[in-house]
Amino acid sequence: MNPQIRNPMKAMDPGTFYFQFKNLWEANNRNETWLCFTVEVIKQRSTVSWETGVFRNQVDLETHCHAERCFLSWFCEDILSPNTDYQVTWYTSWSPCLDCAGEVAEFLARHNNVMLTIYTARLYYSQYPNYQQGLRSLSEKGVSVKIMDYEDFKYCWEKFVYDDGEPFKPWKGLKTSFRFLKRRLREILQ
DNA sequence: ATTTTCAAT
Repeated sequence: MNPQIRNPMKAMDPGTFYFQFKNLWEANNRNETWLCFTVEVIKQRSTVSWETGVFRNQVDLETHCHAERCFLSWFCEDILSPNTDYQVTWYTSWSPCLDCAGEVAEFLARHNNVMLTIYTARLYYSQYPNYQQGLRSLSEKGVSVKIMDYEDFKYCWEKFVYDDGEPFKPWKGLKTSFRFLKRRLREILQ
């Protein structure tokens, strides 16, 4: 059965962003994943259009659709064309799970015209070897996997949050957690 | 320095 195609949201509320994207290790109860994206449509080596939006995982009575799969089903249905190149960038609150990493890797293997960069606020179940392997398989497929730094949070705030003109206010410990996660990701990808 | 974490209890 095909998952239901949903359109992305335009943006998210400030409270949602601050809660879901907080990168502190004691940030628990983040039982959702939010995925902000930009899609650059590239023709003759220059960007000709942009799509941006926000997905979150969908929880229905019968189906669970992770945010990455929500993106892929929308992208394949509404955007993807074989003779066009795409630069896709994700900003996710959690990094992809094992299954999503596999699906994304497989998708990219079938579509050489799609380039993907992933910035993630936190690493999902990164203590488990099979989740680590998922991240490695993405990296080996040419996906650039990175930890979100201050500039990336600020960019997300400005582009994907109904910020009402308010500036991004970084939380205490953002940089320390970033450094830790970056080191951890480097160890995983080595 | 590292967790329950795309929920379920």
